[in-house]
Amino acid sequence: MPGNDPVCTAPAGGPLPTAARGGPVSHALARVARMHRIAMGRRLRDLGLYPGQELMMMRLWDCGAVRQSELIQSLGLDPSTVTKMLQRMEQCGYVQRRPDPVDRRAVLVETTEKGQALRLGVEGAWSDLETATLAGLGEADRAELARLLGVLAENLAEEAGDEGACPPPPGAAC
Amino acid sequence: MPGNDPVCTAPAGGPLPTAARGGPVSHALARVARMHRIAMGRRLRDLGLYPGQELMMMRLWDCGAVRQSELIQSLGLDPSTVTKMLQRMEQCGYVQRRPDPVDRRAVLVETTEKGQALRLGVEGAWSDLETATLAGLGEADRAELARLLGVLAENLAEEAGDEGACPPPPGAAC
DNA sequence: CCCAATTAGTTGGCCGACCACATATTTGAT
DNA sequence: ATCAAATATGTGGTCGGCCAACTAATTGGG
Repeated sequence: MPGNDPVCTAPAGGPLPTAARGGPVSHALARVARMHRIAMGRRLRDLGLYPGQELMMMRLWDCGAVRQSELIQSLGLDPSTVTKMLQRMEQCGYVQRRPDPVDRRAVLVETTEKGQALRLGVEGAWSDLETATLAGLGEADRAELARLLGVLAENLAEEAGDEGACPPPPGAAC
Repeated sequence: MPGNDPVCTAPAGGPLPTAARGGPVSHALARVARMHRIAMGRRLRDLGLYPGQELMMMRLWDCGAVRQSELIQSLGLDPSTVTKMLQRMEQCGYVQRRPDPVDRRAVLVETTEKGQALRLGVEGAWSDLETATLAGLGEADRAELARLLGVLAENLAEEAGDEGACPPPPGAAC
């Protein structure tokens, strides 16, 4: 019966708990993603944003005034997450919300000037992190990595009710 | 005033906000990681765990009684995160905490029987998700992906105070 | 021997993110 | 026209995760 050797099963103090035996790639993926998020968080903090908010801003920069439901769908987030995030961002003066005149349920969201002012900083941070992340990889490796991540995304999308990307909505307002 | 083209700036309904132009790989990485975490979350919920707790349990399964500071370092988490997570897990009966007799500051943590009972389920979920994630990839592709993720991990590690993996502590209790 | 510096853990606060549930509005089928 | 279903949003609660500030115990000089 496997399970507990008195001598540690892991090779030698490596970062591989039992987990790694059943899913080394999953483990590495989670680790890398976490470090990536932290690194992005550092850059964003200097700009006055919290991780996650930069994606929201990018969507708003691209689309102008958008319905909240549009944001929910395009970011693939929970409605309540978006509501609360926007409430905070509004209080910080980055976005502005007003009722949609043609659908009294909906709320239209757009950036303020203060929000627009973040754009260069965020795009810089984003590409800066990309550079740092991919250091030492040639074009071929980068393309391969992108391809492989694409495969994982497809696999995981069909696994759980996806959203957040694939469906190119025909008459999208954006 | 820039910001709102009537025609969307993005190619064609694709999931690429402005972000993707400055960091396509970063974007894909974040997306994949998020879906992966959600997929893992689903599996864990059926077992009675929340995402993140499974890593804690794996460490405890591997190491027996451990100091809390050991967990903090090996998981690369904030001390307060670990404290609160362990408090909840203790209340759920998965782990047990007691003061370290040789260092009255420290706390020793170990799994309970109820915690041990989760092991098979967690390992199954973990490898099940690994399989689903890597569907359609051959051995070569998987190895390549692991290699590339390893490079990213190194890049991101030196970028921000790392922890969580690399240093093989000589006299590790584990 | 004693007091400063380090280390271990805790608490409170905040944010992203989820779920379950509640509310208003719009749409659709009868 | 009416009333049920679908849609759009908000509330409350819980968790993982971070930071900042705090307490308690151990270690190291002087």
